[in-house]
Amino acid sequence: MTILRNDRTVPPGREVPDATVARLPVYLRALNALAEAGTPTCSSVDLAAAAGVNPAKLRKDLSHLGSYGTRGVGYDVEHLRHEVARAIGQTQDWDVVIVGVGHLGTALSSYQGFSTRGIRIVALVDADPTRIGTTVAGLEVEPVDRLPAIVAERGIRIAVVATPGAAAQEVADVLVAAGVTSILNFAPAHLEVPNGVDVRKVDLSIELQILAYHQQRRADETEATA
Amino acid sequence: MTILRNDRTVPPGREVPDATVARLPVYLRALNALAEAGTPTCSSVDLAAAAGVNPAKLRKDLSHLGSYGTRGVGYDVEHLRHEVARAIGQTQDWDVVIVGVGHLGTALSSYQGFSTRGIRIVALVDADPTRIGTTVAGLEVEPVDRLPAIVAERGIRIAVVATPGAAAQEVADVLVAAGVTSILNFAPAHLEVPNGVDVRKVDLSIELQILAYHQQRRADETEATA
DNA sequence: ATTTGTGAATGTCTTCACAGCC
DNA sequence: GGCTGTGAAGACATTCACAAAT
Repeated sequence: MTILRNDRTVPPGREVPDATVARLPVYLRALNALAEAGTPTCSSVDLAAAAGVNPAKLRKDLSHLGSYGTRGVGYDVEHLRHEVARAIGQTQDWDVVIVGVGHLGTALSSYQGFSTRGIRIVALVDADPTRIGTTVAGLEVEPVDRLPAIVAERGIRIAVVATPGAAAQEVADVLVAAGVTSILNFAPAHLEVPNGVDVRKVDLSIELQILAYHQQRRADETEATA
Repeated sequence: MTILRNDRTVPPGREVPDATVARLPVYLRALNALAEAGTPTCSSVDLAAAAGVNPAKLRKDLSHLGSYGTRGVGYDVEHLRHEVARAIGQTQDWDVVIVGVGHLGTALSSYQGFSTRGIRIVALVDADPTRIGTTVAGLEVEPVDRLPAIVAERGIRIAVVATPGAAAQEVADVLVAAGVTSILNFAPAHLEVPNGVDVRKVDLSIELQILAYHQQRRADETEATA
């Protein structure tokens, strides 16, 4: 009998690489689709195709979680789904506050995809007095000075910043002071946060600008060939 | 006298790495801020701080475009801004069509940040008959069967897909057939496209799920230490 | 004296290719 | 026979540290 740290098995290697973590939700989505279609089992090739990645990469990614496949057979969809869900913390729901209820914040509040992925939007906050008290996606918009109280009361650890760029740093400071340790930032600004706080940035303009870059290169090349 | 390929100087190394391309828009934004503040010159340390990256990384990134700094002095803000803008194709405006005018598509249509970054939303398309003919952000929503015509008429090369996941692949096929070669995909689905077509994916649920993963790890650790 | 531009070193991610197991 | 799990190789990205330039 081996010694256990706690009630669940300790994954072998520990420390899943960042690149892998970023893909696990994609695999989980593909597994959900397979499960709904009634597929009982799948190979790494099948699953990789559904997720849009190289099969070797998929296998290496999964190997960081443990050894859940059967050689010569493949993966049991239901079992793997359960293990991946556990690995990324989807066995519980995470309460999230959205700061900034402009067009983007409103869209995020109403986004259907969150609830089935363990994300629960539980509060909306804005600085604009004309928005406060209005109802968006079934939630009342609260004033920004209530933010520390909201975070504390509900034990919120994850926040979305969808304010204008100029307000983002100030909001982030308030969030961090209140106890938030994970921020998803849609504002076009770099957020400075203390160690131990996680920031992910989504920048809509930048995504299109990157596409424009490649588009331009294509245009330059065909021009040169012509 | 060296031989020139065409009227502008050919960048020395060619082929800017992907990771660099993804950061160039960030640098451009920081340079714009410096220019507006009236700063005439800046060092790599200054600019890196504004962009939130390591100075050595910034210098290596810029070195892929050319040699636009002065040793012992730094970079001329206005000049560097111009060069970075040219590198990422921001000297011209790119016409973009948005497919899917739900909450997210509407938010994107109204997004203020695009116009100043060379992105022009010129058409909106949806499959829902109740939305067709309505005006969103000053544009009339057109039916999805007009998509090929819209792309062809305006010579559109970049499209945004903001449909439900189930419709995304079909829309992508139509876009590619019509001549689009760059797609920004917000739908929660993997798009299969021919070689030569560029797809970038933004998945809002996944971003939050990645944060939740790290959040869970933090919780597990403090629990183990306690 | 100061700051760029860059070879070299390090770190990280991806892909190959096959041993090991069913 | 078929498929997983993984060591080893390769590709790519980041960071260091310093020579070259003003």
